[in-house]
Amino acid sequence: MTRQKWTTEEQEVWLEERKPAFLIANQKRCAAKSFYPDLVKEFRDKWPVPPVTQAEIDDAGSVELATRVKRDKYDKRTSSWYPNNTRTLSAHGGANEILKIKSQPQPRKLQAWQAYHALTYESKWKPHVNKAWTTYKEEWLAEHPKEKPEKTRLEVMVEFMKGKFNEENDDMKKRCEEYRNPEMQAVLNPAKAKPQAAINEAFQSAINLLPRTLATIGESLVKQTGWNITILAGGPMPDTDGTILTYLSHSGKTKEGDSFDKFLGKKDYDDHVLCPFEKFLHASFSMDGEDDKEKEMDDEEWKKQNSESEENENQTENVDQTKNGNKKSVGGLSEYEKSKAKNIAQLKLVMENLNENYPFPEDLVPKPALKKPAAKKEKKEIQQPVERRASMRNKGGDKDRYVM
DNA sequence: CCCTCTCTAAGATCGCCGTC
DNA sequence: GACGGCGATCTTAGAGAGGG
Repeated sequence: MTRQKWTTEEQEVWLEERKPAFLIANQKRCAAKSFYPDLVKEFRDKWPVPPVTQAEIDDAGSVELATRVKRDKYDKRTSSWYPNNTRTLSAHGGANEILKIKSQPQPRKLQAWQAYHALTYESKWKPHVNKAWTTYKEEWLAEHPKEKPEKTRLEVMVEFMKGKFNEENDDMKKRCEEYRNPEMQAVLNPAKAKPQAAINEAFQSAINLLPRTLATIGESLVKQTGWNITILAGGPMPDTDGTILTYLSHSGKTKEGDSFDKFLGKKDYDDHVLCPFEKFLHASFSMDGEDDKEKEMDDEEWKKQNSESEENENQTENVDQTKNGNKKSVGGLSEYEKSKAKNIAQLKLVMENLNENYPFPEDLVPKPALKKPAAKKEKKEIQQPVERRASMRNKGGDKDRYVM
């Protein structure tokens, strides 16, 4: 799974035995003086540097120089084995690693012959492939009456298509190369483009997974940052004729034990958080000239639907919002504001208002993003505050999660 | 000298289609 | 929805290079 090690097993054991000595020397910051010199010499005596090649001699200019260069290279490799094998932080756990959500795997780029297949199979080669397959089977049976054919239809087809692809002219090959680019596939081959229904189906099944996904994300972010997290999400449901639905997920509480919605109180919460967001959604998704489709979905209905979907998934013990009884559905507003610009302006106003009424605690007001290294200076600046912050972190792992 | 970033090879996976 | 063979493509994480 990883790149090949340069060491043999025996060498590794040998190096490993000397690790404690290295760690001690390294701690005293004298590995370069008191550890490496003897180490590389001993290693070299045990496993001599291979003789230089002609190419290396040519490169270096003389046999002596080449030998020396090669020896240094091997010595460096030996000594750097220690730093490379005693790190506590791997290259992937570095301080500047950002939080990320695992992205969906990229659909695989087609191979050239596969692109050719996509472009020509249905329209041109299918009957030929069938014929080739039949012929192959008949011939096989004539020679081996009782055995199963060695190749499957798939193999015969792939062989056939590869052959035809190789015989194609440059123009066709160029088209195939273009087709390999995923964005071009719908354009160059409308027959293969996904119908809207399939896209909607994919959307809907993703949306069905949203409540749990948001809860998991919120919980994970709380754990990783010590912050309180609120996620708003919403949009049309393909399943129910485009009804616009809103999901809210709150993680984290005030010192008094209030979650975000309790803290604001129902009225403020609705007026300042829910409604503006819903207006925003309507401005984003409602279509001009079309009647509103959104409906209120009541608590019971939502609970029912959601518990069904939850049963289908593998429950994990830590995400069971139903138990908390905090589920609510929030249907769309009944009056749809047609002017998008107006709504957005309103939303902005309300959000400013929100900020005024409920300002960030001073300590938590975000600092301007630290620019890239003016290295030394920056280090001094951030180190202490980060330590001090630790005491302010909300340590509880028992945060309730709400998905409404 | 310490830390971070890039490169790399191994291993996993996908995509091709018709049949059971 | 598993299967069949093939091999390019994607993912992973450690080795090694390189910056400060």
